[in-house]
Amino acid sequence: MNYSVSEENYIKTIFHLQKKEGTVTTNELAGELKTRPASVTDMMKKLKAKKLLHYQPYQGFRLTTDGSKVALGIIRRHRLWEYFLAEKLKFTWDEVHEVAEELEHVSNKKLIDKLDAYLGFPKKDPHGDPIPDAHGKIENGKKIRLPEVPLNISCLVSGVSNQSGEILELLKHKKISIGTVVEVRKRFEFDQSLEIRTGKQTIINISRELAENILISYEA
Amino acid sequence: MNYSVSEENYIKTIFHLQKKEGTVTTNELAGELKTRPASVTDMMKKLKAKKLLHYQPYQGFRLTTDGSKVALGIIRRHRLWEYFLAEKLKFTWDEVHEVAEELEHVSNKKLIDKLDAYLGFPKKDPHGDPIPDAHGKIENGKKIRLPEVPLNISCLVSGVSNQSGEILELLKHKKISIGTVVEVRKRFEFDQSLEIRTGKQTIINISRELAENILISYEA
DNA sequence: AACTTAATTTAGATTTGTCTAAATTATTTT
DNA sequence: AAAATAATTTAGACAAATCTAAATTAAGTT
Repeated sequence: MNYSVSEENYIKTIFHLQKKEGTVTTNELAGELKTRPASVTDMMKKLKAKKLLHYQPYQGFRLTTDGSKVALGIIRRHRLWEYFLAEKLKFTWDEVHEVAEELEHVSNKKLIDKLDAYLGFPKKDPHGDPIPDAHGKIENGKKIRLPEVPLNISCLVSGVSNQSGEILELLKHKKISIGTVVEVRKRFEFDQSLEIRTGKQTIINISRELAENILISYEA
Repeated sequence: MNYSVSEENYIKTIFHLQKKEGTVTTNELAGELKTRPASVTDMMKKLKAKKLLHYQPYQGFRLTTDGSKVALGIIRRHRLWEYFLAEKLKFTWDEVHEVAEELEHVSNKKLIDKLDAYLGFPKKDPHGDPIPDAHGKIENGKKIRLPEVPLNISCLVSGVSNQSGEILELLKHKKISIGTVVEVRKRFEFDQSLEIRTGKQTIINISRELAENILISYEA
């Protein structure tokens, strides 16, 4: 019932990776966790023995139902702490992820449920990602990416699909964050870059790479 | 500059033990940490190599100045989290210690300093123990133990010198906590037990063992 | 289908923190 | 002061998590 920091990091990362692809590969996971493929294989055997993982050698892996429950618990803790850090301790948007990576491994259930209540049962973390409730339930709220938004329509930034320090720094510089109203003005075929309006006035250019990572909720 | 959970637990425990005795022994530490003497010796070698400890084989050990600084950092984190848990999350007095034992190992300095500010720079934790400031400074406020208090003088409970679940449970049952006004009415020579008044009326008996662990600040 | 390349796994080593059992040193008792 | 006892350290082993290098399997190419 209790997992090491290392096990938790593997479980959490598999959960995020298998969203996109159905199944996760050894190299993918090694890349994401900055470790070696051989280390991944070792851990996969252990997680399989604990029935958190479906895994046959050379066939990739995905979490079992139990594994997903564990992952949702970790994600719940991570996102509640992010909310706390931003809302109460006044950390900025781009600082919370790193600190929450440490706090998420404190797995006292009473602590997390009381924290949740203290924060007023928030639905989303400061990056716009939904926070699972005490039973592991999580909202879906389908989002689309900025390149898919029609031209000249005002819409709302509701998330970022990549938590790296680099992207958060770039977004900060461009003054784009959760809740920013944006409008795509022009698409350049050559490099798929976009000219967009942010806020009321500012017109800026953003690369395809960045646009792909900006999530939009269609309203407004 | 960064220490493992295990190293931190040793450092913290040595700090607490060397308060009473000047120097700490292998067996004492093994008892406190629920580990074996051989494990203690191994760790002492490591901490000595890191210059946190004065240690010559068979001579006991005490923290260096650097070691004490590290210890005060850990104690600061522990007590700030205890304060947070009691004050904001409404944990009871006897629950906070155990949870803080986990949170104290998250050693992000910015996190702790912001938490401190958010809590309003509290001076004492919920057990009445002083909280070191960001520079490791800690208040002294000499306390005496209940058996040393003169008869028929009202005074204030300001701490407990033992954080075990057992003692906290007992104090809770007897309705004694930080801030409780008590007065020693009678001393029984036979077993050194005390008859005391708590609050305005209640007269109860407490054992020598318990009385030894109740700290009094002389005022009131 | 055979060959090449890429991905994955195995084998064996390393580090950290722990353990037991035996050896050593210190302390206490007679 | 010698003997007995207690405390401490050493030696050697083990589990967890990692690594490198070599072996194996899968996938892609001619």
